[in-house]
Amino acid sequence: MSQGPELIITEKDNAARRIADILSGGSAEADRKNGVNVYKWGGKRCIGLSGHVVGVDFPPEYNDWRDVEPVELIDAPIDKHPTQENIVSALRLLARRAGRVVIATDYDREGELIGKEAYELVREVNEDVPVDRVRFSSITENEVTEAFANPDELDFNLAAAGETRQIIDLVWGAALTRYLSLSARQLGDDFISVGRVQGPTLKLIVDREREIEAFDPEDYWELFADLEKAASEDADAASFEAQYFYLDEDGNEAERVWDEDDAERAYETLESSSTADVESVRRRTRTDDPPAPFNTTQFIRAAGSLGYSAQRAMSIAEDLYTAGYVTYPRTDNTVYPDDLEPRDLLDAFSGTRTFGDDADSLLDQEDIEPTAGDEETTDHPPIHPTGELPSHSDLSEDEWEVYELVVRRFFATVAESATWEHLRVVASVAGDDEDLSLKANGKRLVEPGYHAVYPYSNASESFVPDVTEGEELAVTDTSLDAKQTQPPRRYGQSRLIETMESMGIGTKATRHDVIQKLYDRGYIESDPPRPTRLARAVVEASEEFAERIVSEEMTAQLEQDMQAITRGDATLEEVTDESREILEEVFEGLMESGEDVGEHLQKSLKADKTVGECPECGGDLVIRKSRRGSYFIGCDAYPDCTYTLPLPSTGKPLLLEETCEEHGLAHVKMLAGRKTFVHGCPLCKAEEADEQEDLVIGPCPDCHEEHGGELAIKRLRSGSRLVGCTRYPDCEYSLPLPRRGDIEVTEETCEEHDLPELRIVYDDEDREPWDLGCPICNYREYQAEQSESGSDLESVSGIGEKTAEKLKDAGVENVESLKEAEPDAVADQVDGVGPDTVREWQAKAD
DNA sequence: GCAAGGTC
Repeated sequence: MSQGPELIITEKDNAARRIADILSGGSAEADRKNGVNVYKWGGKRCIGLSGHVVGVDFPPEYNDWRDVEPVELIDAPIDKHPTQENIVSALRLLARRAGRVVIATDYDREGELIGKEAYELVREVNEDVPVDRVRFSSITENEVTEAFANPDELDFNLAAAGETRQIIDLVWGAALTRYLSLSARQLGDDFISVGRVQGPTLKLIVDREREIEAFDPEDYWELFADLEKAASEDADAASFEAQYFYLDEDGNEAERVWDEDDAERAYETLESSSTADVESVRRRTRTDDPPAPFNTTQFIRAAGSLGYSAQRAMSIAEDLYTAGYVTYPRTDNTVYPDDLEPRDLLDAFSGTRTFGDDADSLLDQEDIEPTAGDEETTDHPPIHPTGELPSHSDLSEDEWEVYELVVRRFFATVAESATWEHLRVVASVAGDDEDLSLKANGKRLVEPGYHAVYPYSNASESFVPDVTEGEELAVTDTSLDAKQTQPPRRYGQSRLIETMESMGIGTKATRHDVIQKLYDRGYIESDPPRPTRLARAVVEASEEFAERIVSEEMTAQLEQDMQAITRGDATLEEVTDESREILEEVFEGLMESGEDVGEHLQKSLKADKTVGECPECGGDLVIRKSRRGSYFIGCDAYPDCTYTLPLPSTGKPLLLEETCEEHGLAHVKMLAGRKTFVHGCPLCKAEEADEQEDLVIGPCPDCHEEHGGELAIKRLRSGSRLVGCTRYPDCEYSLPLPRRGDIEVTEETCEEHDLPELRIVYDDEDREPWDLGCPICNYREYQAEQSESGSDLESVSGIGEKTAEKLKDAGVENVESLKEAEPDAVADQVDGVGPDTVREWQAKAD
């Protein structure tokens, strides 16, 4: 037996650091090996992986999509190879000398598989070192020491269950994705994908859209009356709104009147009445329990109601976690671990500016019993603050807002229930044949309980005065509202994630990514997401030939099979063989269908980008992308027809259902995050620009002296407006102007530039005009602001927060330096970015 | 270049 150091392997660096800290009593020191952190103390080493450091894939000879028939992938061999070379070689180096290995990956199925992957890497270089497995569900002193005192063995069955999932997902996903892409001749970046999780998620969205389209609205009416309680010695007059109701055939209360004549008859009675008698008053006290601790899904939902997309919420949570302010953000658990001491954690907030008062009031409670949700898992604790507090200046505004949400959610889970007093009043109005009933429901928060520390949940009250049975109220106003039943609402991102969770598809760590993937593939657009024609075609084709790939049943079945493998009642081979046979049958059906699937997909792809009829040749006008990466509208008959229309330079075009009455072309919306706007009919925009004469306002600072150039307010055919030189294109001097509002030239002049000051006036009368001033001075101020706020990289469409960070790391600080950068050099330094992408950004930035 | 699952 070798006497080398003990090697502890965790799933991530963060866990490695904290476990080393606990086991060493704080004496562990970090050392870098191969660019990977290794924590060292006594005879021990601890290294963190980065999730899976090996991946499954087909051998390289299957890489060419055209050379390999998709059906061949079903029985193709599958290799496992390192995907994180530096971590793998650091691990090998340490494992060679180790005298004992302890696998301390996360306590869930995927953690067991990651542990087994580490085990296999260890075995490659060290045949007989003993390998143990420890399991703990939160990294606390108690749990970790306990786990290391009682080591267990790796569960190879559980790991095999995970591998089974990897194989089935790869085979089905790759074979069907390639088949659909090839049949639709979509082989570039715009391939057509399907998979066990994205399939059912997309079908969810498409099915909802189908319901909305099939929806037949129905008319109904509702009646309301304002009732007033007369003033008395102790109180002023008080009025409140009551709604008409009746008992339907089943004896249930109903408010909607489905027949117009009935509604009008009832309204006549109501309108002609000046008083109503209180028939009954009912008071009830209701307790409103505080919410359960945050798991990932509920966190995303709460952040969603603050306006954060699922993707953004997770990215912020990730940052807060890495900085040490909140616990691990990917968890299913809604039950705090036993060793979480609410008082200790509250103490950490006591005395702080933002949270001190609330923490103290919670600490004043006699006993503190945190709430618990339905899910108790072994993966990680629910998301809560760690007790290490950031100061305001450590965080961006968004980060602070999300941090405060997590803190306050923790506060809410240890706070008391709220108490509401409900007051229900029924009054009647006398009619000729029959009396009408009116009801009002009042709600008063008597004990705010957790609402005092958690302002995110609805605590609004509705007022109904204290009335008594038999009291007479005045009818001061009445209304008859004609309404229509509404179609079901589209799924928002957080509803989608909640629904995926309830269907059992995806995981806490992937559901938000899946939604992002659907956007990236061109399957959904806008927010809440709407499916494209392509998405419908993909779902339709799948429903017909590969129903499993769009059904949640595939996951349910896989889950059962994995449980059988875990129990030892089935094997990886049995389950994957059976799955491959089913996929063979799917392919038989697809082959028989001939070209139909491909044609349908191609038609839908084209429909997604067809704007309307070409005014010159009658062909189809479609959205195209120029070589420089900008979008424009061109004729499908190109090169026979060269008709084009420009589009704005910011954002990605989305065609709306609405069409232009004059030209019959679809209206265009430009999607650009917060800068999204409706462009409208592209032909109208072009014509408006053609009709409007340039308005000269003064000398061009670049070329007036030499060539007599002058500045003019111009409208471009793409819809944008600018102040530019009349000698364009010989002189390219230009200043941007806002897209919206009428531009007024005022009497005031800027002496420095000899230009009039401009004012922007809006159609919306409530909106104050904007005194933009001299266009040159204004642009200078704008640029100064941009450079002060740090980076403006994210203003280029296609560059998100993460990419901007990576660019800055590569020395590209702002748009100016991006424009001057060498595309190949940037591409070399930034992961996942090619030179063409850089050129595309440069073109857009211009 | 395909999936889904880890993690950054």
